[in-house]
Amino acid sequence: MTKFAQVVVDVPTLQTNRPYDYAIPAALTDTILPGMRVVVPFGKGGRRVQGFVTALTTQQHYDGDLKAIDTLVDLRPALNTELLQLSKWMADTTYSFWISCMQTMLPNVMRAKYEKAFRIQGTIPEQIRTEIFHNQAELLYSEDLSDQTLRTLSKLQQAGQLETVYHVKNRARVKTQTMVTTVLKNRAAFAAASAALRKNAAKQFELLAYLERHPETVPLKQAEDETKLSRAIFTAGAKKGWLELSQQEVYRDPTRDTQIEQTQPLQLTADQKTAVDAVVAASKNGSDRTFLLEGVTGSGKTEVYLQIMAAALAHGKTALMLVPEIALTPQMVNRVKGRFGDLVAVLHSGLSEGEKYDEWRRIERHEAKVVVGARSAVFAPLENLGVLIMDEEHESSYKQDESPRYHARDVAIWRGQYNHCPVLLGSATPSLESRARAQKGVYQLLRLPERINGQPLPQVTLIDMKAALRKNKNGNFSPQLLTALQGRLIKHEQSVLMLNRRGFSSFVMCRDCGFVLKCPNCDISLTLHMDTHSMRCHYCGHEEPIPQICPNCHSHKIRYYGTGTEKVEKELQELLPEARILRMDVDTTRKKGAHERILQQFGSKEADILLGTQMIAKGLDFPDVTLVGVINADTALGLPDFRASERTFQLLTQVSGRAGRANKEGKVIIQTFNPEHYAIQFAQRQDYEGFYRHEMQIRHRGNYSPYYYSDLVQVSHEDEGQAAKMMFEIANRIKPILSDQAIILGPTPRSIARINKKYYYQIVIKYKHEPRLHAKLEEILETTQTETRHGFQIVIDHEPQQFT
DNA sequence: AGCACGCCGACT
DNA sequence: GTCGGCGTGCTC
Repeated sequence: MTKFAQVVVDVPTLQTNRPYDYAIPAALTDTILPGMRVVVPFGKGGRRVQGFVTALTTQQHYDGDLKAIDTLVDLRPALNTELLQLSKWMADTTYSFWISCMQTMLPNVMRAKYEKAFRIQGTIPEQIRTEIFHNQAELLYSEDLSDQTLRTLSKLQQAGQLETVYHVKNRARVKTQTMVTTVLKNRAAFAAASAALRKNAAKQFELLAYLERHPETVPLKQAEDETKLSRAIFTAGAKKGWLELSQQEVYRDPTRDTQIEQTQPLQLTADQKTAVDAVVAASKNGSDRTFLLEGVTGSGKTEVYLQIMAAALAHGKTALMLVPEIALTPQMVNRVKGRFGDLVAVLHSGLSEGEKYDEWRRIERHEAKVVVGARSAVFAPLENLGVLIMDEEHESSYKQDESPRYHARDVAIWRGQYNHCPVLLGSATPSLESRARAQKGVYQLLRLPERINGQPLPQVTLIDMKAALRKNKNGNFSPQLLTALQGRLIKHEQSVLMLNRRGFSSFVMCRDCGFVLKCPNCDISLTLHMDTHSMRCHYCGHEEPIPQICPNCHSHKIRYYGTGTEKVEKELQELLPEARILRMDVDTTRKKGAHERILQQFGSKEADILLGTQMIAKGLDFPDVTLVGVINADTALGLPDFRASERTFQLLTQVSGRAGRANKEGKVIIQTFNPEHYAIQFAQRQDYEGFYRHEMQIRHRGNYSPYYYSDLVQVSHEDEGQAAKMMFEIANRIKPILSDQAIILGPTPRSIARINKKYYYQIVIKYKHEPRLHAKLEEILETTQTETRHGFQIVIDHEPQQFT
């Protein structure tokens, strides 16, 4: 006999970050289940909030009177057992609120909205009733009610003439469609119906004729279109009992109108087959192994994914595939839908809230067996998972950069263990963390070293921009790149140009020798701080003046580095007036669908050159691109981030892979100020393994990931001194519990020390094994609660993507 | 988060 | 003398 429910309420604070006991009204005892959303009274004054039932018990834990659950929001649990458990684990490992974790697992529309209102109880003065309440029974509370009005209302409330009521609004709406079903069953029935009509009822005769021809249930909209009859005629028909009008649920399907061609599995190469077999075997055996598929660009990773998923479906399981948001192009989606048709649900940011909700419900009702989506799709309510796949596993966007700061890779591995199914991480350029785990045997390494079409990897030429700039002071284009572009124009072949925008203007580089100012202690580039007119290291806090002369070659051309796409487009148009250029960056893709439209235009050869930022490096596949140019390879290298080399290598390798995908040979030209930098050298040779070995040595020397874990603790406050002081106090509390193997960096101010009038200070704890650290950090969060009331904000980020 | 309780300055 | 400021504690 379950009588009590434990409920986690929608109040994201540390003090309320635990289940509360509630009594279950008799009417709900049979239907209530863990994972359901409920509305409960919480706190004084009868305030209503939404909550999640986390457990049902026969005994109450709380020693006192319990309140009872108001209403059930769901008929079936919003979170199944797996997701409920996962949410708890996530809250613990990411230092975030349980309720926030549960909310992020669900479509946005399932998040409750709250309203507070004043309701008239007794008799109130006529003037107030008309002027304030506008003759309504309730007045919605809002910030813009005047102080005077509030005072009046408060007085009435105390006198018992008003009460405050709370509304918990569920925004999740199911879209419905009116359907027409013919009731009349046979010729005789139709004849009888016609006979009863007056001779001049022309429209109704038409309706009867239509119904006789169409006994099947059709949408009213369609019937109206086909008959050209008005809705009134159908309503009349329903009244006479000829037909029935009913409401049917419909899904908002974003790809409803696009025709997707069915595709067949492709013949696999020997390497692909080995990879497919390994993962499929694990899936069948219920093994939760993690595999790392390292496949060069164009090696057919996607086909491997598709066939593994097909095998999972064939065994009655479901499959989840994660793709970075920018790679989730219609091309990609259509490829999966082409193979699995209606069994596919897609979840990404381009969908409307309603569409996301519908896709989610299709999964939850087991109508979709394959899910493709970006980061948050890792929470898709698929049951009986047979495999989880994560494409481009190195992408930093898999880690959410706001609370809850989860990494989709960790979540995927957790779900693999829960479901006893394998996880497949795929990339041409795996993250060092994953590749190192494969080295140690934690993951199983699978490799696709060759391109599927047998084409060699494109030839990559490095252009030293220091030399080019000596000839042409301000140009962004070397003569070599320009000549190559002209060549493509003549041959009517397409080119892709990438402008690397990352790290725009935040570091200082010498235009003559490529020298970048580095921290003497940390081997990390110094960041320009315009507020203090200084160069600073974000790791150790080292500070020095902005250089006027290059310390390396004594040139005066040492300055901020960075260029915008618009400027480059203009320059290119002047250099190549006959070229048709398409620009793709945050500005031109802001509107919904703009991204797709630009790619579609380029695909249908409406332009010769596609000029864009990082977003063009991912997943686009245009057979006629024979030239890829990188205008500035270096910008990311200047970032104060130990992953700068890794990111640069990954980006260059990926963009290079865009050239020569079909049977035409591709060429890549990379312009750089640092042609001898190892990241660029290895990218030129497309040598991931070489890069991996070299970078691992550097990480080892610097005590960075994957040799060390890192936790970031950040404090912010309006007063810089207060923020710094608190950060030092916290650091001093952590130090005693750490072993001498751990390293604390900082406290240092953040690169943009002041954001929204707040100052940020942080420390980074690097460690291999500190069993007491997690509990200590939780304790710090708890004990600093009173401080958060005084304008402090404390953030803990396990394995941050950037330390900046 | 948001509400109530509780203790100190400017008003009827 | 009271109204109301916001600092503090609690919510099953």
